[in-house]
Parts: sequence; structure tokens; C-alpha cells
Amino acid sequence: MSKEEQTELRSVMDSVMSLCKRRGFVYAGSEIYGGLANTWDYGPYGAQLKRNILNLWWKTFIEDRDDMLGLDSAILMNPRVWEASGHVANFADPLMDCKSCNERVRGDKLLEEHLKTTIAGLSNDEIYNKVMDEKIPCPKCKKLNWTQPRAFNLMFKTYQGVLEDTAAQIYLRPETAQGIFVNFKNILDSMRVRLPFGVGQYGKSFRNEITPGNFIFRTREFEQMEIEYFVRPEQAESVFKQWVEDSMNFFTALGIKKDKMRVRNHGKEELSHYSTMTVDIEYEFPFGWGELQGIAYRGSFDLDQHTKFSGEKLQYRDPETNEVFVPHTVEPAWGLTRTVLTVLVDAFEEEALEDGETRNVMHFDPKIAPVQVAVFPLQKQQSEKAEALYKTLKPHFRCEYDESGAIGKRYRRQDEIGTPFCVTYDFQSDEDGAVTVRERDSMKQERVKIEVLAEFLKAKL
RNA sequence: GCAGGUAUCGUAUAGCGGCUAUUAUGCCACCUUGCCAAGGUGGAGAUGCGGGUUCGACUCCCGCUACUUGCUCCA
Repeated sequence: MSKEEQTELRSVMDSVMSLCKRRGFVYAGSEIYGGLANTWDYGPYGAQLKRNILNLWWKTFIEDRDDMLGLDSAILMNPRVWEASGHVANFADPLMDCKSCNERVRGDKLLEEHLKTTIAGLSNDEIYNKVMDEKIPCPKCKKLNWTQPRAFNLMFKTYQGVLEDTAAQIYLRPETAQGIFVNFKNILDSMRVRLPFGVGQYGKSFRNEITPGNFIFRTREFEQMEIEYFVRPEQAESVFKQWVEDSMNFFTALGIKKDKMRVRNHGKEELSHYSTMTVDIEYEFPFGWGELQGIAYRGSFDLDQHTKFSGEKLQYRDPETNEVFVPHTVEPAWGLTRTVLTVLVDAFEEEALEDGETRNVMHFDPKIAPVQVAVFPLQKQQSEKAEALYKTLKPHFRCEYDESGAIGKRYRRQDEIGTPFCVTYDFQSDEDGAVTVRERDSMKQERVKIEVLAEFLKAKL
């Protein structure tokens, strides 16, 4: 990619951010107090868009399927959960600073690069000693002048109870997934399920990322949609492949351009502590490729760990053979807030018009557009009739009524927030009982009878 | 966390150590308007926060905050 192209893409990002603020999609957090780093608030259209994406996900993967169940577990959990999951031990980067030039590196990565092998389970002291034994210098200034590794645990800590003593120290969840494993037994006992089946939930997670950024791409507070799909070990591979396919289909259903997405296999060295097979679904953002979703084959790691730490047997008994075993899991994990960014960036177009003007158009898929139908009177004489029509459509679609300014200006307003259909009640409507429906993408106009209008629009959504 | 860049009405911008801080667009009201940002009149709206230098700071200096580029990473 050339410098010019990068600058161009950078300005796309700026345009999207500016539009988000101007049109009520996303605002900077705590803005009137000078902001708080990396926090963003979703405005009316942004909140609606996020919810629409979430609802489509829930419908696609939970409601419409016989093998899926929904769950909504707590953000605050017993700290032992995170010991079992490995997050207390592994979800921290041992960062070392070079005292000579201030370069900061991950101690474990430094070792791995030097030794050309993967290492795991070393304590900070062990990492430090090993680095000093091997005399691994700073990659930047080539001096051997490291600080002790300091663990920056990515989990947010807080306190339960009014006294800030350590006994009550708990974490904000860094992922929603553990809530599913922890409820595995509850679900088996209450829901009469059979393998293979999955449990899905969405919600906020929190990670003290060292380097957040890129608008709402990487934020310390974010929303995920996660599924744990439980299978017999021998089913895992085919189920895994099926999830990759289903996931891509979901993104396509959101209207995201296929040629901007790719599936990327994780190499051995980047697999996380729990996974033996992982793929990412990535999108090409203006700032580069970024992960939208990870699909990880976790084996029986989580259920085994929680069995070990809790003492509860997390197993499955086959009702026909009476065979007892620990199911394996395939975990598709989406970033919801990231998906919102993707949809915003992907839908954005600065369209050049014939007269040299431009119009900003958000080409949201009609299913997830914050506003689906806008209703106008051609002029204020038709206000009353148009408003009455708006009220009949409102229960069936996400609707907006606008009578302010010239008709062309109202079209443009709706283009900018991605409304796919505009309906205009005009001078003829009284006589022919019809209205003009204008489509955002084609800018085509069509005359539609009012009595079939709702049906007509529904067919297009 | 380190190194660089940036910070002026909602958005995009101009400018200056000193007069009422520029322009465009958007927004609000009224008039006008027979389908793609028409026109007229009026209106509201900004120097991120704190300190210093100075008779006087939006402008110069320092600190903070936020955004951003690179290192990092992963939903």
C-alpha cells in the first residue's frame, strides 16, 4: 500500500469519526470533562445500530437454531474462575524496560525469539534470570540493562463490599466465555440438552489493554458475543469448519463486503494458552487488517480446569450408551463493538455527484439500518396526511418523520444516516392513494399504493 | 508506557501579542418552494483544562487532558 493510499484511508477514518459525532452515532466519552481515554458513548443512531447487529446475531445463532441456548451471566464472578481459566496467570504480559533507552519489550517474547522455541509457565523471576543468563541485549540499543519484568495484568480489579481490603478483591470479566463454562452443569441439569449443543451470550468485557485505540476498534470496555459449542471430540474438526462458514455468512448478512474480509489461520506460536486450533476472521480497515472474530478449538481445557478448581464434575453422560466423558468445545467469539465499526466503515461512501457536489451515504443493510423508513410531506400542506401515514408505519419499521427544509435536503439527511427508504406524500397522493418511495442505493423512485406500502417495504428488508 | 504530531462554534476551517475572532456547512424560526443539499430574512453557536511570561495571551512558554502515527496485540 502506498503512502498516498494510506493517507486517503486515514481520511476515510476521520470522515467516519466526524460523521459519527455529527449524526449521533458515537461520541467521545465524558467529553464535557475533557474526556476519558479510550471511552466512547453510543449516540441514538449508534445505540440502535449496535442493538440491531446484536439482535440479528441472537436471532441467527440462538433463536433460529435447535441446538443453541442463550445465557446472560454476571460480569462479576468468583476470582477462582479466573485462576481456573488461566487468566490470572497468563493474561498478563511480563513487560521489561531497557534502562538505557526506555525500550519496552515483553520478556517472554524476548526469550522466545532468542531461544527460537516457545516457552510457557515461567515466573517473572525465572524470565529475568534466564534473560540475564543468556545475556539477551536490548534489541534497540544493544545494551544489557533490563528492569525486572513487571506483570501488567490485563484484568480490571475492583472491590466487592465497602472496605477496600484484598479479601474482597474481584475482577471485571475479561471475556464472557467463562460464564458459560461455569454454568455448564446448571444447563445440563435444567435444559434436557444433548450433544452437540451450544450456549451463547453477549455482554460487556473489560481489558486493561496496554495500547488501545483506533476509534472504537480496541477499547478497554467492549462488547462481545460468544458461543461455546460442546461436541464429542471426534466431531470437533467438522464443527469447527462449519462455524467458520456460518460466521462468514453472518458477516455477509450484515452487508459487509466479502472482498474486505479474510479468514486467517493462527500459526502455532500465536495460539493462546487454551487453544490448539484457531482462525480469525479479519476485516481490512483503513488502518490495516483487524480481527472481527476468533474461532478457537479449546479441547476440554475449560471444563477440565473448572472441574479441577471447583471440585464439581463437569461431564456429559450419553443418554443412549451411558458413556461419560468431558465434551470438547469450539468457541466462536465476536467483537460486537468492533463489528459496529466494521459496519460503519464498510457502509461509508463519499459519493461524487454530477454537479461536482458530494453526498455522504451510509449503505447500511436495511435489516440493521438505524432508521429503515423516513416519511416526508412533499410540502407542509401535506404534513397532516404524511404524519398520519408515518404513524401507521411506525409500529412495523424503524421510522422517522421529517418535514423541515426542502425535499432534496431531507433525502440527503437520510442518506447520511443510512436510511434505505424514503416515502413522500405529495399533491397526487390524495387522488391516487399512492406515495413515492425513493431507494437510497439506486436513487430510483417508485409509485406505491398506500394500502400495500407496508407490505412493499417489508419485502425489501 | 516510550517517541513524534495535533487541539478555534455540531462539523470542516481562517487569522492575530491589542478594535465586536473569519468563512463554509449544518442547526433553529419565519417567508418561499410541485421530488434530490433552491432562494430570502432573522437567530443561537468556538479558542480542551490549569499555570506562567506580559499593561494585555486564542496566539509565546510549562504542565495536564484527549485524539492521532509507530512499538505492542487480539474480540
